[in-house]
Amino acid sequence: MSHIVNVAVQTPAHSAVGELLSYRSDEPLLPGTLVRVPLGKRELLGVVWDAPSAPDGLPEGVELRSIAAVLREIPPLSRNWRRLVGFAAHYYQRSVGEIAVTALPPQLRDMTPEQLARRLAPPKPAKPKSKKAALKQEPAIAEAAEPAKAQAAATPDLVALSAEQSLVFEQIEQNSGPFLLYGSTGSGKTEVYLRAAQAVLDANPEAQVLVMVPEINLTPQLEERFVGRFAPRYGKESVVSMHSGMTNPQRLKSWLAAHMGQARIVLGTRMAIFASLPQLTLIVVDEEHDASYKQQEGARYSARDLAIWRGRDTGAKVILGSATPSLESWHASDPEVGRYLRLNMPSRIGATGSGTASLPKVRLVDMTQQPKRAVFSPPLMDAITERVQRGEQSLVLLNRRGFAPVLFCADCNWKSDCPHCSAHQVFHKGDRTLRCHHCGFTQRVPFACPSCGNPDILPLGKGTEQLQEELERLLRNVQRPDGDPARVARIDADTTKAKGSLEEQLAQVHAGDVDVLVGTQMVAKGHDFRRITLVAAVQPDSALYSSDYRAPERLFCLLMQAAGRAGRDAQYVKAQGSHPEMWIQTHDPQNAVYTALRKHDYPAFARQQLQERLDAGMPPYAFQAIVRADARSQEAAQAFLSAATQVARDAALPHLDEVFIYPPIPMAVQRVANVERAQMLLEAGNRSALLRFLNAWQQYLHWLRGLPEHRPLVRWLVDVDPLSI
DNA sequence: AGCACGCCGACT
DNA sequence: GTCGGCGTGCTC
Repeated sequence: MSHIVNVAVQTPAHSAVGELLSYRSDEPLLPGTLVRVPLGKRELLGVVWDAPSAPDGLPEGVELRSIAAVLREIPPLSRNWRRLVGFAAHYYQRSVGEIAVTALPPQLRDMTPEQLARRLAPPKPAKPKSKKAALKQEPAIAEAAEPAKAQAAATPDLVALSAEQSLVFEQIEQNSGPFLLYGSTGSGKTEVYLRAAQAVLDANPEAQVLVMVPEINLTPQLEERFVGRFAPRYGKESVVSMHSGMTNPQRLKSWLAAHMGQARIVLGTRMAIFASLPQLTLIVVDEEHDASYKQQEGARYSARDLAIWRGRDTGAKVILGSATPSLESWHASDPEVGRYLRLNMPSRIGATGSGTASLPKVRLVDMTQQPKRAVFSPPLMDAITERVQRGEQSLVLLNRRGFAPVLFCADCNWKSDCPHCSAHQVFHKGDRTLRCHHCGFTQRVPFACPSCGNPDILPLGKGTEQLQEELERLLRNVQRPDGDPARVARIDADTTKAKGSLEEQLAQVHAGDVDVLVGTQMVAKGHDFRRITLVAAVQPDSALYSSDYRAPERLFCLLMQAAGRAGRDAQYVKAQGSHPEMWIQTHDPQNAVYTALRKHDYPAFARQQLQERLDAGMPPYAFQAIVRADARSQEAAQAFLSAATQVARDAALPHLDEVFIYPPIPMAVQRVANVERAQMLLEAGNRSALLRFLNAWQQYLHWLRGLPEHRPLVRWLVDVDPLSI
């Protein structure tokens, strides 16, 4: 007896091969079962999918092939997981198979059932599992969950909650959410996450919790807190991590632990949103405003938005947390809108007196009134010097790596342009290289101008490397209280390439070996610097000149977060008798970003920005998508987009009248690695209209791409809810 | 996207 | 005579 099963496999992008492929199987297979299937000359990992409601017309004459192998050791992926994958595929305009397979641990992709069985075999001389036992999949979950259940009741020491935290915790207990936890830096959001997690884990011995953070760098410290809290109670195996920095065997292990139910808490970056969590009960998205939650290649999903969807679909509570929420979430949690429940935690823990007592004082330096060409204005330099002399630390922020963004010849106007991109090559003095930050192309720094031979080529503009050098020069006669000379360190992507080097350098800062730390936004995020009492943004204005309408929002978040680095240790700050300060050097002190920042007034800033968005008909009051085309020439890229617009009109696609299609334009960085890029913005007042339009459009885009006149096209892609346009 | 097949130039 | 360049075509 032969059965036909539909399997989701990573089908070739831009090809005529359908979404789900049909295979022959000797036995019926439950949806969610992992299988290996032949496709052409290859054998691929696939997931048995639910039969489509309308049978997908098989191309004539295609003979069904048989499933190659069934990965029986792994219980089928749940219906909820498949629904999540299906939704993400539908929403972000990708194939089900692509999302499904990329959501699984990479190692699973080329494992035979035999290898998997060996991998899953218990470490000790094992009771060999019979095939029959493996077939009964449900008990496998219960069995696996048992060790956790058996853990007895070692009560961990609980930190007393502040009044604010208790109130918020109770709200989370009593409402279904989703919640937007708006709490300033240092207000103790993590403790609320821990309590909320504990409540669901205690209430249900099988419950699972997913906690997401924006960056890999932030997982270790979070892991430490969660392990510290939950390992004594539920065992060391109960907390696992999922992020791209892990090795393939580690990822497989965590994934299996989550899928089998042994892992009660999964900590991870955006990819963790697709973890298989059969008993998912709570999802936490920390720093929910962070752009890292949006995947920027392949399927361009937003893990934060998917968290909301998954929570609702699974019946799990969702907590989004931030000190500077995204305008989308802020709007959704407006009591008038009421889609999320907003919870407020304005006070810093350990703050004495009023709530803002330990928030840093924000000082704006009007650079139009300062000596020209000075990176460090005299008052800022004085302030940093004083801190060094008092034994306090300062943090200097600049979002630009390298020594200088470009080299320049004053004689012939030569600039260090990247030969492959429409961008400059950045001068890295440390290793004497010119490097393109877009394509990675690296050259030795020339000794003279390559164009006219002038030996005097000049660095233009400042990067972190140069800032470090200048600070070392400016502070060379300044002494710390112990009589040692001031020490300046730098942390950015260049100094932290080696594994573990970030931790090492952070430890040096914590140990007090560093007086002034120069860094990119990497250090502004999340890390606790308890002894830093001054944070300075030296050239933040550049972010405001960006054509991106979200630039002010991002700058505000970054500066607010950076300000949060200062004076986190209230006791320390008090003992020093100095007030923490945030310094901002700007040519536009009246800018709304800075005036709101000075008052630490996120709500005012959000109100003003949302009004602008409303007036301009921008998100969250409108919905956007971008179609991008890459080709050898800009003309070819734009031609594809124009043809796409034309075909949408000719075919009179559904909801065409509700979708505004802008003309194609070159991208801000037009050429990267010798590929010309163009894009086209789509806007609609109604999300589902936009979605349906895109879904109908997709097949035409595939068809267009196959036409001979679009041969020069390298690729096309759709970005739904793009972060930058 | 892979992975084949297939048809032309420089090498042991 | 082969090795290997990447153009073209197919994959339930």
